Amino acid sequence: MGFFSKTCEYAMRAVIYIAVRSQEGQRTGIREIAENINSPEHFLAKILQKLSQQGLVLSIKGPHGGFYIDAPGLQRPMADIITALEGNELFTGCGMGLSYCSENNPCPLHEDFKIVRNQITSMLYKTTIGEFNREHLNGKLTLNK
Amino acid sequence: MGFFSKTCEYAMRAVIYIAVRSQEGQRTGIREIAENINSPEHFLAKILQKLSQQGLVLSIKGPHGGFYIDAPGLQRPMADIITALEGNELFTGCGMGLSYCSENNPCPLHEDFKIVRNQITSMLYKTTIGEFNREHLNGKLTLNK
DNA sequence: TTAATAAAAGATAAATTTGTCCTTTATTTG
DNA sequence: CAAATAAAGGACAAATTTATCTTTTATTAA
Ligand code: FES
Ligand code: FES
Repeated sequence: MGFFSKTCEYAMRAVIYIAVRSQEGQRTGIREIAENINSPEHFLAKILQKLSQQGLVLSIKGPHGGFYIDAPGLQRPMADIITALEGNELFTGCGMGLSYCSENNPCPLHEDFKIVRNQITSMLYKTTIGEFNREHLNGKLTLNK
Repeated sequence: MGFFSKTCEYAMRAVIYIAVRSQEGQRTGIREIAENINSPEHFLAKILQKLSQQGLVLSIKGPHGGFYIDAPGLQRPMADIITALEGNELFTGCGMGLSYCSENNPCPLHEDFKIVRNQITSMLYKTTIGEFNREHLNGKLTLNK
């Protein structure tokens, strides 16, 4: 059980990779992305299709086409990736699986869990898609192992 | 995508319910548990089977049998339930799905994620299986909706 | 305008998780 | 002992997630 689904994991890594390339003025194709984030190529294609439909990434077909993200897109929070793919259950749901999280009828973990959930939420809202660049990747950060 | 798997959600709710009943000096059967935590009975049976094999809950067959938890068991942390069912990936894994979480080659979320992960870990270690009782359930806490 | 390129889209398949059903084993009670 | 009870265990099925493969559409460039 990973923390996020594979779908979200690949999506976050891919979007950040596309963001880095976009800041270098480059579009990048599925093949290149999949290699650099170590994900199954065709599965990733499906994920990017969805993100593209939702406008989270932009794409152009044909030679020298590929995926990219424009300046406003780079300002968006990582949270948008999760929301686009799986809605906002992660940000609002009950930790013990009750049908809704409530102050009136909380589950036993509620008081602690809502703190955790808020921290996850703020982590994903404060981190922007475009805040990492090539220096980060060449320096210390990694997306592929 | 729930935060925990269904397996873990049902397991936590069931164990707490068994703990409450145990503190009342009662053993409780699958049927009763499933009804009170609102879970599929047979699926829950499988989960409790595993927890029983690992000694996290105790069980007795036959008339007036059922599941229960003894005094030392009630002192154990909720974390043990997760570990018993899915190992410790939740407590150690990388948020972006890298094969291991590392300070040397961190993923872009690492610095924030490790705080979140620590908070989850401490929530589940500080909360004990036996710290909720009938008054909690009759008062405010719920396990079944 | 043709060939090549690359994403979009659709179909299918494998793997995992979730859920159900049936049989066996252990225990209790009459 | 026989019957009833309840968990253990095994087999199976549905649903969802993850992964792969093929065809179509859009775009570029020769
Ligand atoms: S009710 Fe479970 S986290 Fe709020
Ligand atoms: S490397 Fe990703 S959370 Fe530590």
